[in-house]
Order: sequence, then structure tokens, then C-alpha cells
Amino acid sequence: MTFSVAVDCVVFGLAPDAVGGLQVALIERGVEPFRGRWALPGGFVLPGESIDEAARRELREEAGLSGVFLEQLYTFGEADRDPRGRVVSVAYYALVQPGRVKASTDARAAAWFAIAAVPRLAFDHHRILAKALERIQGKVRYVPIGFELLPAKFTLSQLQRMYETILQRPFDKRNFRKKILGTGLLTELDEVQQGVAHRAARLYRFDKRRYEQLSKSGFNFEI
Amino acid sequence: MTFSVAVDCVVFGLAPDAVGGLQVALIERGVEPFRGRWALPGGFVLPGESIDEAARRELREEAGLSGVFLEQLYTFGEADRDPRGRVVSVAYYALVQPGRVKASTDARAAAWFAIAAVPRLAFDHHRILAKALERIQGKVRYVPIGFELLPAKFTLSQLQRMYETILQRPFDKRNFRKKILGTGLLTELDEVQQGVAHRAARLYRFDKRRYEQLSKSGFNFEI
DNA sequence: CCAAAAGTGTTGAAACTACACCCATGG
DNA sequence: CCATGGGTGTAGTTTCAACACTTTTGG
Repeated sequence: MTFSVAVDCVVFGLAPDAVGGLQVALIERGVEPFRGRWALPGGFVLPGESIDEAARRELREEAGLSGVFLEQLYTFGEADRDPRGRVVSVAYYALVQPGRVKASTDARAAAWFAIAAVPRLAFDHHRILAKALERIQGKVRYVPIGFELLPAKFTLSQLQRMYETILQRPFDKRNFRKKILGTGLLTELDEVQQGVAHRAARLYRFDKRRYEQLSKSGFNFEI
Repeated sequence: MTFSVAVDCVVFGLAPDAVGGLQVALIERGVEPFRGRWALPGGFVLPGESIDEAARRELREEAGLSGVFLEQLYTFGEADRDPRGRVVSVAYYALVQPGRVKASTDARAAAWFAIAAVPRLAFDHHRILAKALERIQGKVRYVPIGFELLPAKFTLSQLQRMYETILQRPFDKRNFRKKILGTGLLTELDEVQQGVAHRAARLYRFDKRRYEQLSKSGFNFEI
């Protein structure tokens, strides 16, 4: 029995104005099946290419993204999930920083949608998106992946808003700051926010190296 | 480009005497490649069958197991991972209770190995096993899946030993009992352990229904 | 009566929650 | 000068970690 193997990527980003909340990048399909329908960026795995490589390639070709956080999510293999025949899809999710979003080099239109306003999707992509949301909400609390959605230098308020956006619940400002600074994973920079019409906030950087050291010695991140 | 798609199952169980620790079920390969080498139970996905169905079927055929906890783990798709050609393997992990382990209906020998004493494995099955171990160690703390490794009725000491075995660290007996009983997820039975040469321990049952209710209302299990 | 595991409480330390006001800046 | 978010401390409560002895049972 032979199969085609596809990769599909759920690309998450935060709206730049921080009002739109969590967004996902979609592509309008130019070919049948589901021509004209929105879909996750993705495509078939090529000969000689690993699945991870295929996911990175599709991300580059279809969304103009490279060097971003990318992790395998789940594999979907219902017999009837693709009308063209037996296609197994290995889904990935990516977290991208606002600055990283480049215009697509591909002809197809790529666009961001707020999670709550995602249109009908091709194939079983709704299921994939649901699984990705579940994963990010579960994982962001125990692993510091949320930083991948922020610029390298960020304010504590941006960080708090990011968690509130993903986890859909408010945090107390003072308690949040105490806790996050208490992990020792943030480096305070000698820089402040620019171009805001109020007191500029101090900028911080996530210390990935320190996190890796600490987690080797039994430390567990938790928010 | 066409692929074969296989499923491989990492089947975990606890040694009955609770001394051998965590064990994994392996099968000796009867055919090339890797004839005579130990491997994870698994095989190719058949036409018309979903990947989940294939995993359950292989578990039944190769390890005589049905009705067990089974969850998708990760998909392995390096181009050169199988000498026969392009094979993508969707790995699963299963947790089985001691009583559930039946003799294999298949001709091939199936056997349990302590994690620390696993022999050389076929293909990239060592990587799969490593990933499964990582997963179970991470997940057992936040989701009550450990109960799948115990009989339906168990003592608090068995429960504690199970966590100590998987997480490889000791728990304080009194604190452990306080915490686990404090979750309200255990039903105390009017029964005690039988056939032990010391004071018999009270038996408990995991209240899955209650767990599902509670987790809907925002409760998070944690050990 | 002995070996083996069951069962049980307290205390000090640490972490968590709730909560309100002044400050700095740009417009 | 005002609107906007930045930044800060405390007190009460809850949770956590450490710790040792008595009880029950079968052999």
C-alpha cells in the first residue's frame, strides 16, 4: 500500500497592535480540490527530504518564513481525509515574531486571521488547527515557547499580554512580574521602549542559555 | 512521490513484582531487514484503515493487547530510516496494566525488557523509545495517565511506587498521600489488599468521570 | 514475636492571592 | 494638564517540605 505524505503548518503570530489577539496564517488554494478555500500552508513531502525539512521548505515557499520555531504537532491519517486519495498529513505548528512575517514569495495570497474569525478551511484543517491551539495552550505554561511570539526585546506588559492572549485569562500585574522575574530567565536591558505616548517601559530579553542550563538541573518552568 | 506508512508502538508496563521498574514490550524480528533483532511491535498501515486503527490492530496481532490506553507519539520520517525504501513511521505509545498482558497470538516471540536493559533495536527504534520515555515522564505529572499502568483497584503504595518508577525520584509517603487524596480523584473502596504477609492496605479506584468533570471546569491535575 | 509494610500530624518556610496608588512621558 | 500605561509592597492564606512512630498482619 502506498501513500502520499503531506505536511501542513499551523503558523501562529500575535497581531502587531496586540488587540487582534492570536492569529493564524492561511493561504487561499489556487487548485482543486477546495480551490478558493482557505487552507493551512503545506504540501507534499519530496523524495530525499525528511518530513521536518519538508515543513521548513513549505514554510519558506508558502509563507516566506525561515528560522522560526517549528515543532511537529500530530499526524492525521483518516482514510478519507483527502478526496485525491490516500494522503497522510504530518502537521506542524510554528510560532513567529511580528517582524519575521515577510511577504510571500509565492503567487498565492497568504493572510492572517484572528483565531475567532477563521473561515471554512479545506480538508480536515479545522481539526488540525484545533489540535494546534490545544497544544500551544497546554505547552506555553510549562515550556517557555511564548517568547517565540515576541520580538527579542520586549516589555513585561507585552509578555503578560501574550500569556493572557494565549491562555484566555487575566493575570495580576504585580504577581505576574514577581513570578516571571523570579525565574531568573529574563535579562533586564539598559533600554526602554521607543515611540509610545506614555512612560516608556523597560525592555527585557529571554535568556535561553540560562533556561537550558537550569532545565538540565531539574528546574521546571511554569507560569 | 509515494511512501509506505508504518505504525510502531512503544508498550509500557510495570513489572509485576514492582522491582523491575518500567518495562517495554519488544518483538524479535523474523524477517529481513534486521532479522533476529528486537524491535517495537508494529507494521504497515493497510488500505482503508486509519493510522489509529492500524496501531490498534498491530497491538492486537503482535502483542495480544486490546482495549488499552494508546496515544500517538511522534512521526519519524528521515529519508534513510528504513533500508527497504521510503517508510514513514507514526509512533504510538501504550500503557498496559499487568493483568492485560496476554500471550501473543502471533508466532513471533514477544518479551518484556526493563528500560535499562533494552537490547540493540532495529531501525531507529531506539530514538522512538527515547521519545516515548520523554513523553511519558513529562505527561504523567500533568495528566492522570499513570493509572493505566495499575490494576483498577490499587493501594496508595502501588500508586506512589508507580510515580517513583516513572519519574525516577522518591516521594515522601505522607505528603504524597495528602496530595493525591486532596485531588478528590480517588475513591476509597471497602476492600483491602489480599495475600500479603503484612498489614493489608486499603484499595482505591481512580474516578475518571470526576476527573473529566473537574478538568472541564479548569482544574489541573498535577503530581 | 518478628519482619514488613500501612497508616497517621505538625511545624516552619515558601509561594500564592488580592489589592491601590504614584510616576513618567508625549501630545 | 491630562491620558495612558509603567512601576511598586504588603498582609493573609494556602501549599509545601521535612520529619518518626505506632499499628496490623502473616509467618
